[in-house]
Amino acid sequence: MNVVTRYAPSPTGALHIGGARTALFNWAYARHHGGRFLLRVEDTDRERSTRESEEAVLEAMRWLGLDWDQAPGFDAIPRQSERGARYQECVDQLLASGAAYRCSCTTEEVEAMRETAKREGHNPGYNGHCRKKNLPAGTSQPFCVRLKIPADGVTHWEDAIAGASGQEVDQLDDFIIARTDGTPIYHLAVVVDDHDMGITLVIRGREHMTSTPRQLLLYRALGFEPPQFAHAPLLVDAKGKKLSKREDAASVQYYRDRGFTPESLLNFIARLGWAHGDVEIVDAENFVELFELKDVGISPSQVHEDKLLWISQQYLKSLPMDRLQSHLQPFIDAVANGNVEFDNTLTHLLDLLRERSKTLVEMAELTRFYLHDDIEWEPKAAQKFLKKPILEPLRELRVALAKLDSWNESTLSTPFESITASHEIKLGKLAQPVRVAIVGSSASPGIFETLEILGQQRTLTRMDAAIRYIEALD
RNA sequence: GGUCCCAUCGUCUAGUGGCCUAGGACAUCAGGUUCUCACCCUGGAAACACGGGUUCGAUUCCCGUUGGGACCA
Repeated sequence: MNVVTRYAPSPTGALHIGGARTALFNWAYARHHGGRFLLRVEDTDRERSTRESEEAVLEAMRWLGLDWDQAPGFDAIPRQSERGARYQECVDQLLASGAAYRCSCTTEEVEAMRETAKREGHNPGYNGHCRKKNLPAGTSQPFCVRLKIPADGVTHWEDAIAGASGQEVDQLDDFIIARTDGTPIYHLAVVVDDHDMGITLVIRGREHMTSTPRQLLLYRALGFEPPQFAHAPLLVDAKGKKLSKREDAASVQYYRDRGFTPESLLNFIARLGWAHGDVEIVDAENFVELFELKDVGISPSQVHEDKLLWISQQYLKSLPMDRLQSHLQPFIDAVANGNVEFDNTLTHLLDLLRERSKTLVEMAELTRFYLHDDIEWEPKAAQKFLKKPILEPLRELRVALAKLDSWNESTLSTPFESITASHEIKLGKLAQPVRVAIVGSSASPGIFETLEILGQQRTLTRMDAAIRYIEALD
């Protein structure tokens, strides 16, 4: 059987990492098995669904590299809001076959039933009041449509992640499949869609597990063959609660803006609930190859950023330069206040910055001394290193550096060596003040490399400023 | 309230009825390297929630307790 999986977001906000992981698992499974990965937009909530959100979700998917296939028989990504007629057709079919019935009970009446059941110690739910009334199609009373829960309904399934699962049929009540206004309920839409799209495996979040029995009943009532189900453990926050869409801090967009590369975010979420021996670094291609449902765990995972930062650095260190540059572009442009071209010098700098940055934001920030001339010295660093005792060595160094005809790492080391020798100081004593003078900070790549990158003229200018500053100290 | 689910270091996890003195990674601590920062290297601390069973033997299987969660209302 050809594998077809899907991810079905509701466009009511950004794609958050729980959703991204669900998408990733479905995508990887399909790619692993040479099947298709489809997308469907669940925009039945007209109040909260927006085209902006839909585009944001798709954009996040593209950014992560999760490409989707065209659903056979559909000329675009299926949208539930455009499939009302098909759902109606299925509701009618269920009505006609006697698997469903019209119910005219009011909200108050249903609420009363629930209270009674509770008081009597039964499961609260609809008591089947209208089941035998056979309300006709043309009835003048407002009605909703309910599914008849069969006494022998099968609600058990073998979950590919959670194992044997199910619920006793007598725990279920005749639930609504179409509202009074005729709109279908979520479960009905999902079942019809997954069937029409030919889905063979549904990997979704554990929060959907309790609704699976109902959906199974719907499959049977409609005469559809159900897909395989796999419920992935929840992603939870630091408090152990399900990651909510409302939390901006959990969105893919948020991580992107923080300067994480798509490669690292993907690696991070892949390892949430999934493990393959000791594998920690796994790129998309690798993941596709390794991903199997049996390696997905069953207990919830907390999202902890520390590891993401480490993963991020691993990718920053190993990404091909052109990829790194294209990821970095918006961040470095922001630092430069304009469009930055990556020349050889800047590229060299970037290489030195790879292992000193955990995010693209950090990396971009570390290029500031090169991109701008009006750098500021960190007050603490200036206070600590730009002091009187170093004034003379700095002056001598400035003179020596000005005389250099050739400006590179190796030629630069000579003046440093002779001056530290004549003053009997260690290299660090001289390098740190110079570093502060030219970078503004007490941390940077190697001093000679940094000087080479900055260039002779800019170095001398900055040194002059530092020397004047020290001279002006009381 | 009802139904269902989960439980290994702080976090992500490996693992199995005896190979476990429970492995890896992140974070953390201590050293090393070093012109700073970082990278890197070495080492340390750190967990099978609890109580009963089953068994020659349980972290691994069963039951219960506790804790946490999801869904429905």
